[in-house]
Amino acid sequence: MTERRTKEIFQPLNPPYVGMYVCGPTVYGDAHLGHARAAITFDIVFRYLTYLGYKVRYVRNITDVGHLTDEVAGEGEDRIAKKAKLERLEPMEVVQRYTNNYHRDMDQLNVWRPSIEPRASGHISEQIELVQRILNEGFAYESHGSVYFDIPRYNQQHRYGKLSGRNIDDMLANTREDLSGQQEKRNPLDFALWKKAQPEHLMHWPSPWGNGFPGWHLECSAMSSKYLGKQFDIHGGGMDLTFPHHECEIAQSEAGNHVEPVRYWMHNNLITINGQKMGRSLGNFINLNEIFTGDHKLLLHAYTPMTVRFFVLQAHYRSTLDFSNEALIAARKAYKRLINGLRIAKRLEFKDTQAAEDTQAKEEIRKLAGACQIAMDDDFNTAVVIANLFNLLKFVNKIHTDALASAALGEESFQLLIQTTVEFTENVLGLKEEQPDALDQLVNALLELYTDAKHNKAYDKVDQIRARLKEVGILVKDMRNGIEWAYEE
RNA sequence: GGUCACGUGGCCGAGCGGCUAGGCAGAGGUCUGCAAAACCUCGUACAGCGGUUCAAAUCCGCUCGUGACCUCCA
Repeated sequence: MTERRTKEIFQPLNPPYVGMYVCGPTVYGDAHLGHARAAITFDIVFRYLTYLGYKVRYVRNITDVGHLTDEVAGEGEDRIAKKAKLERLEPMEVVQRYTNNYHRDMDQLNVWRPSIEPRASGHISEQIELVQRILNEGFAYESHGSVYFDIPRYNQQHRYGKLSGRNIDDMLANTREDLSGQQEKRNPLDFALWKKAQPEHLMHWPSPWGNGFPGWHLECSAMSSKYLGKQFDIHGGGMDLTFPHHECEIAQSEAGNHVEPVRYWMHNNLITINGQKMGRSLGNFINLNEIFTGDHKLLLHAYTPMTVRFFVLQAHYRSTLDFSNEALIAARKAYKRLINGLRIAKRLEFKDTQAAEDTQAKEEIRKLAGACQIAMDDDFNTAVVIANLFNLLKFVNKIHTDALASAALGEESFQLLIQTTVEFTENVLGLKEEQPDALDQLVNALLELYTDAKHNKAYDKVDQIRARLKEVGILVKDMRNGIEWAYEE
């Protein structure tokens, strides 16, 4: 919980319903690794709460207006409009293109789509209403056709800065002198609720204060309260949004709705590249489609979406995660190991043979299965879940290679083993096989030939088939109890 | 300058007072026509210096180092 810097027991306002709002992308460019981390982090929250039986309404917005290139001076260009001019497109064309790309990338990462995905431009009237309410409460003022939030006024009754732990009195005292374009604001900390549209602006709407467009922070307050109520359970986003974006959201809601909007704030940490923050302004960001194709100067290889997902999940969401080829290569191998185990687990059947009961194994499986749940309950600790899954996998593999008889576990423990492995890997962590089923059938057909050749001791043929499959990333496995295949690592 | 994080074995990365994290890489072994996979065994890690405690990677203090936020970014 960001505001109190603590872990807290989750208690929904209206169980079994849960309302969750997460800040989505500003669609003026392709999604990068950072977007992936945020989306995956809250996908895990969405999945796990759903897994626990909650009825989750997950709202994640698309910012398609109002996000300026220079928020502090309030003078910047709208990001979407700038891109539209640059590419000679309609602003909504830009929005649609990058929204589509975002969906494409997130789908590949196996991120569930939210329940509602509202756009800022589709909720102008709600935003105008909210501005009006804040004005009526006296926490905002109109100036030259724009409306600004009055921070000093608000701070007399509330605490602006409580989420990010900032002392606003200090900030007010340390006002910067050198900012231009501040004349409209009474105080540099005041932020825009509604901006007057300059003649060159492409996107604008009529309002009681003239033609203009909403401030960036406004959309989240307006849309979250519309779909989740004035107070809701979880609000998520990247750590970099804590201040000022989420701070402003709190202020807007408290000023306009008289209620603290969010019960639990959750912020995911950022991805670093060689120890440095990744960001557009630093020019070191990597787009997801570049990762998937390997087309980037920092990349030694292409990495699949599931490799990226696994990489993200191996660290706790509140830790920084450093990107490197070494780390991605390690994640790729680990993912393949896990997914090969998953394939086996899904096909494994209980065999009721004569076998001495292995109480130690039973006990360990029981513990590990429980530990998966406990780890998720403890602030979504996916890293620990993965560690437990690898330990469970050892049993799956032992049964598979007949090093352990399934009967020795008893049906109940066996089912617990399989069920935990499959459910947590697929449903909770959202890791899946990346190869389509058709592949399975094709390879099996080839393996029949392989088996025949082997019976005939035609080893040159055998080697040839194996080499051919290896070329396409399929590994043939000759085992004591049969022949099968796995993805090559 | 202000605020706040973090420094874990060759690498990534959990843990946050006592109980094996896990993965990758590496070494040895079992199995095997070969090769791989799988399984078993192996690393005496917690920036440094003090302190608290029966017990500290885990709490406190100092030092050093890295990073983030304070301006748009997930």
